[in-house]
Amino acid sequence: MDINNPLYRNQGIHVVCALFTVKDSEVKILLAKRSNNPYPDKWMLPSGAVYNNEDCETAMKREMLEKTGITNCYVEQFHVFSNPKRSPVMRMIAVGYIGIINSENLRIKKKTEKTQDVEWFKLSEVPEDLAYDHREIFLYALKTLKVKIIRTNIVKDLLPQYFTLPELQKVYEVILNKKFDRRNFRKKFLQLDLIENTGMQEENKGHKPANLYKFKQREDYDVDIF
Amino acid sequence: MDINNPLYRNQGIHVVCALFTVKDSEVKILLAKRSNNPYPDKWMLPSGAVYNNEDCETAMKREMLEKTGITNCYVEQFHVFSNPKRSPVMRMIAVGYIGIINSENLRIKKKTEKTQDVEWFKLSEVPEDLAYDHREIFLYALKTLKVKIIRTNIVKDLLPQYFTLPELQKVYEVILNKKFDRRNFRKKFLQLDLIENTGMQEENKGHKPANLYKFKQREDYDVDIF
DNA sequence: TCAAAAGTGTTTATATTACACCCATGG
DNA sequence: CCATGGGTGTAATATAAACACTTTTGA
Repeated sequence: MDINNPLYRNQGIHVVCALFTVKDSEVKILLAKRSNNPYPDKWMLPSGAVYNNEDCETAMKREMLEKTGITNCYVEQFHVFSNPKRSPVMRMIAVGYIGIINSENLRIKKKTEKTQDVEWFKLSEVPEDLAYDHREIFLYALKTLKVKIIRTNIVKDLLPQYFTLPELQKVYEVILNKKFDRRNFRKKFLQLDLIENTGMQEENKGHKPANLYKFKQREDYDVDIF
Repeated sequence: MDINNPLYRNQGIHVVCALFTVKDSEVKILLAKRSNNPYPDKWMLPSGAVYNNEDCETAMKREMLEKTGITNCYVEQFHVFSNPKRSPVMRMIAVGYIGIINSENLRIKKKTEKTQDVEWFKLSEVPEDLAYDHREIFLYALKTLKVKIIRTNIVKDLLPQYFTLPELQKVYEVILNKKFDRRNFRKKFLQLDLIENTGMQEENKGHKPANLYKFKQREDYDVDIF
């Protein structure tokens, strides 16, 4: 590459994350409200520019921490968005990430230098007009999440440490927008040998308490679930 | 992004393609032999820098044309390689593409300004020491190809217009490194309704001639094959 | 006429779907 | 004691896997 060729100048690299969690048996995505130009007061996905001494995953986790205070979420790149006009300021290529985190003990920073607020949104309540091309990125991420949740066991990072089978089923139903038969779902999931019954039960529910399960320690993510 | 922050300076964006085809019932990948520094005389994947006025897919197709003379191949991004040290010259992020082309009527340029040769390599004969991190990219692309060939119908771009069922089966066997039962393979593939018998047959084979099939006109790539 | 690879159907095993009743809890 | 949602098993159907013989051609 001829570094002086103007065709190569003024290009930047962003990382952008669609971070999902489950709160109150609902799947939610994290958005930040911008303070500055461009797109002042618009909601956006947590994002930022990559330093020249870090790889993209490191950059994504750093940006996530700086913009939201969130640490230790699972992130995985899913697509590069490279329309030359996607930012009105300068040519920025965005490496899109899917992030997954469980909502236990989760504190998020509400305000940073560049954002005035950070909130979890139900998927059905994500604003239409996100900043930049973030709506497109959100929709692509959601599509990817639907594939990932049936082809891998990322769901383990979405749930709290202990969860009930009905909660697990609800996650699949919300993300895939589809109902499952309770008996078949349990049978299927249990025979995957990914989770184990802790013997503990939920309490104060006004009905028969469900058993609490947890994921077994397994590092691999390549598991066909449906 | 503060454009004057030195942390953001001197970063470039590459596209890199692992282009696969089938020739003589073997899956092959296209490599180019470098002329210049760095890595003189090493083989590499077709690649090049993205202009600031084009998206990555456009850049990939342009580079493929410039470096190899190949036009109209199917390309699809699969992973971003962003180790800050992946190039000894400067920080370059690479958007990795899988390319698929059928080898009919295919002319490749043997020599360009920066390459002294371009050749198709059997997967088992790809040199160990490719330039840059291209061996890592090749292996990741191959892993992705194995998934794509069972989850999508990209195989249609890998084969010539007319092909026999045994040829099709061989492609799956070579890529997945696995034998299939002939009867079950035919039954399975035919019921997917992706291909149709042309009524024509191959000739001069010294054995019973196989029927020639072709893919039906379908644009979608989301088809579970195995 | 022989070698080589193509074509073909049935049986068995496995996986998926459909479906209804009893149970434990909190209010 | 009742409303709520949790837990369980079996039969029917669909899909996948195992398996061997006949056919056509070119040499």
